[in-house]
Amino acid sequence: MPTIEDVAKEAGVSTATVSRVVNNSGYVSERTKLRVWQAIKKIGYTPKESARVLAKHKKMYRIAVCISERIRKLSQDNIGQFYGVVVESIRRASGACGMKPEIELMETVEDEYDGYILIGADVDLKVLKKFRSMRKPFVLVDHYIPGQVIDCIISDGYDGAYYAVSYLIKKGLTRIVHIHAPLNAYGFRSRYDGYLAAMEHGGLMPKTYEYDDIANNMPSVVEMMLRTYGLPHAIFASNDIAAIRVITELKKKGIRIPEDVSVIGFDDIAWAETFEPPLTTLRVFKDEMGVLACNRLRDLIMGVNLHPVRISLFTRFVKRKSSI
Amino acid sequence: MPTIEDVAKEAGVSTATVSRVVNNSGYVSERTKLRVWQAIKKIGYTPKESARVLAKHKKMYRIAVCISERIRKLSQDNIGQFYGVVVESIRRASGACGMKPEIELMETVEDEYDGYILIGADVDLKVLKKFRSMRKPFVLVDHYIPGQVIDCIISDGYDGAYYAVSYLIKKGLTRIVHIHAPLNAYGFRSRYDGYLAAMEHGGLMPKTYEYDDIANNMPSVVEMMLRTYGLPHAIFASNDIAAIRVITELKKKGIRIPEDVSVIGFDDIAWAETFEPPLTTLRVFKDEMGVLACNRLRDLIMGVNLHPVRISLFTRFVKRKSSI
DNA sequence: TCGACAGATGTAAGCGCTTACACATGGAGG
DNA sequence: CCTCCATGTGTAAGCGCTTACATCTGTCGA
Repeated sequence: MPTIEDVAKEAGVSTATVSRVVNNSGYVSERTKLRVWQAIKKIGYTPKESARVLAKHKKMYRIAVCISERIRKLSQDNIGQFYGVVVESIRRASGACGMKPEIELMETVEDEYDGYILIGADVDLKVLKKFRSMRKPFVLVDHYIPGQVIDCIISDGYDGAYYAVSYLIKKGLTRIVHIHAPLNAYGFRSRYDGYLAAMEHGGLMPKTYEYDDIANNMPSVVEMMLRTYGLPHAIFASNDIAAIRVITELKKKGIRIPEDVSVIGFDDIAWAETFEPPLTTLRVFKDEMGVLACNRLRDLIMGVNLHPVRISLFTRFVKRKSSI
Repeated sequence: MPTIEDVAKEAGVSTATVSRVVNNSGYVSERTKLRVWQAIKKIGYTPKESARVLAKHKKMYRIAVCISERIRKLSQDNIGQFYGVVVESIRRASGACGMKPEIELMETVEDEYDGYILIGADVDLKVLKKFRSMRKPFVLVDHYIPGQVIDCIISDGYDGAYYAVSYLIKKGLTRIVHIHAPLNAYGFRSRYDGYLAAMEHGGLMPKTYEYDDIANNMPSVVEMMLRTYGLPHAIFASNDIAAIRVITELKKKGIRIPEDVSVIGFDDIAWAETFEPPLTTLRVFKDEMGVLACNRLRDLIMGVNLHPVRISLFTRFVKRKSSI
């Protein structure tokens, strides 16, 4: 593993000069540059990133962690359990990446940071345009806009949903309903698609109900389901909060979980385990999302301009008492 | 940004002791451990990864880059253009990750490396089982097995295919055929799905033809298409080699590209640009695949056990002369 | 009573790179 | 002919962390 010193020796110059050549900084004559590049090629030298970061670290990159006003508000409520964890994991991971995070609002954040992490589903084309025009690296967390070429970290809802629903089917259940949030958010859309695929694969009739206001809408959604579909064998909710609300409604009516109806959530928020009955759900690795976002942003900020990738975290099925 | 020294001062010990506590190595009394942890918490210290790596780097991790016998053979031929580039990029990127790569055959490689990169579609459940039982980190490159929770780097065929076909449709073409390789490889499957989705979205009838032997099969496939479907407006081939072979067949029959038929490939192999006519295609960032694979494997080898992710590289549409 | 030795801690030498600063060199301007 | 300054290059001091080695203490068996 050749070091800068080997290059220096090979080219007959000092390490400082090699460093200048590699970073294209300071004064170096063309002749020397050429010699150094030849030496580099000859012995196959690659600068070691860690040493570089360590030495260079005058500057700590400032990054903005942006959420929307809407989510900021929701954060006061339960949804915060999700985003709070993500933000916290970003805070922890960012240090190791040489970045200092500051929380900002997506709508008002200014072009003064070295990079941006955008969290959640409120990133639409308009917001995207704003960030693109800044010409600074950014990554989306927990959201993805189909057809758009952007770096993003998501938790794959499709696979998880497919797995969970297949699990229910394997247990012999056939009347499986999906209660879900509006599908404009990719996360929910992919869970929805996974549900559909599993039902189709099992030769079962899908049935879905959408709610728009998770806090107030659930009683009427459950009511509607009971009226138009009757009691299902199982309900797959598009997130834990919804699952919890559904169970609460069902219990009010004297329906037993899981004896009468199995309920499965999604996310595995902290509450899922302590809720009664403990919720069967799909664990989303929220803290790893933060880590991945930071790593990717670091690569983007420091690296030569990389082509965007979509990073999908797999989920894990967590069997608890709210389902068969 | 607190350093290990700050912690040492705060706890009234040496930096060595702090390091021992953090890494849980060597002898440290319980009393001291406690004091150090308190100090760490108090001043909010996070070890700096780069310094850590730099200092720790006695050992260079040995990794195996595995391809199958089949692909090894094909590599002599044109396919090699693809895998060759990937392997080369791994070779280049691995150094910076502190890893030394060795090429091996997937079927015969032994359990003596610190990590594995498996390249290509010949990774099936049997191969997977072998590598899982080794309990060493590994990542798949250019392949993904639906339903399996494995770290993998893929190039998203769906988006690219969707974009390309939509492009043709937008140009007013309606009779668009997809000629593709067997669909057991996820890469080809996703391109196929993207084609289907775009056709459906455009309200067009899809028509697909499968070949099984790219080297010899193409004349008969083209023959078959002409007989059963007639001359299409455009052909979307599932990779560049196939596109080139198709064009060659078509030319033999006096059909002009792109005047009579537009042809689009996938991969953007080196040949695509020099071929006559230069091939419109979707660029797969082969070299970035290697970089991503190395980075991820490094994280896996060094990090605390991380949950698997699927990393999909976006493709880029490259307009050349073989299509409208 | 005296090593011997395990346990606990400190000292300091790097890891590979950047960069402030010092030091040359060689015109241009006076 | 001397000064000044722009240009080119080297020297060496870190960046934050790990770890071999040195040091010191206390315990235990002979």
